Amino acid sequence: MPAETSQARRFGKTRAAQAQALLEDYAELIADLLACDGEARPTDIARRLGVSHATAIKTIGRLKREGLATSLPYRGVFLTPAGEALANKVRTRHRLVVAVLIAIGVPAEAAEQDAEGIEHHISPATLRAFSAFLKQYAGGAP
Amino acid sequence: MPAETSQARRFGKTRAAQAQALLEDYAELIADLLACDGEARPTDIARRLGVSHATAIKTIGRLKREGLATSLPYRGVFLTPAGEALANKVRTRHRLVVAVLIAIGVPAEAAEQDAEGIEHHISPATLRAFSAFLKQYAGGAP
DNA sequence: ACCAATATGTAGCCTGTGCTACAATTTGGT
DNA sequence: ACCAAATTGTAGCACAGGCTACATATTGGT
Ligand SMILES: [Mn+2]
Ligand SMILES: [Mn+2]
Ligand SMILES: [Mn+2]
Ligand SMILES: [Mn+2]
Repeated sequence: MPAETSQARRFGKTRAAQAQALLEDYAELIADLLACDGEARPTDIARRLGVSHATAIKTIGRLKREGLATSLPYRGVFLTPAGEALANKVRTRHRLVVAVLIAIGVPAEAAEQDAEGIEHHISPATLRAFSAFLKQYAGGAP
Repeated sequence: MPAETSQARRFGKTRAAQAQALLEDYAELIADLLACDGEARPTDIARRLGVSHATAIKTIGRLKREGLATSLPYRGVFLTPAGEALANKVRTRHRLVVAVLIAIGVPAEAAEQDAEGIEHHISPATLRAFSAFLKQYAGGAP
């Protein structure tokens, strides 16, 4: 009942965002693989993420538990509608973050690298501001 | 021996950054408490972070293992020179991230919130770009 | 058709980061 | 000086997300 300090509230939200991060990256990656290759195999997911296939399979299990993905034994992974919606949101946001970083003057490779972590900590308000900033920037120097 | 894909390298670096994040937040917070209150007690650290005191004490143990902090039984926590250096780096970076977000048009409260997560994924190249962007921005609209 | 290579899945381990419950110590008010 | 409250510390649990080792299934080349 004593007011949670605003700092504690912020840290709590940051922890919550972090807990979502891995699911977001998996959803985005699975959607990419499905679009590019027509299938998303655990081994490919693992190689792209730089983790062992056992780790990937375990996390795919979490995606399934949370209703984001489906798969049958020895078949590839697919996204549920919720998973696809998440992937779309995440892909859009990822690209916007990269674009804003580059617009600010961050070198492309650093922008790609840092966006991979930053993207998970962008609130809706920040997303709107990024979008508006990009439009203004593109309009100001065409 | 086969080239690690660039995507895998990025994800790996993001994981490494995440593993550092908690230490950075603790160092920053302990330095703040020491500066403000003259002491950094586990209970205060816990309350500011919004976690139980047991959790805070365990993480303080990790800071000590990694040479960032010291403490004696039933006394407050102090930073080693390495811990102070980290705290300074993190505080500067945190403020810069907030300033850049606000300059871009992010509302202040969202900027404070999102910076808490974003700050841990800012590479040196991005830090330089942020700094340059802020100078240009401040210079362009004084 | 078969066998080897590949892919998938399982088991079990570790660490980090949360928690609650309980124990021990210190502190402060009377 | 003493007792109660606050603080600190410990024990033990859960879960996420890494790993290796091993088991099982599928695939493809001969
Ligand atoms: Mn990411
Ligand atoms: Mn991404
Ligand atoms: Mn932070
Ligand atoms: Mn911070």
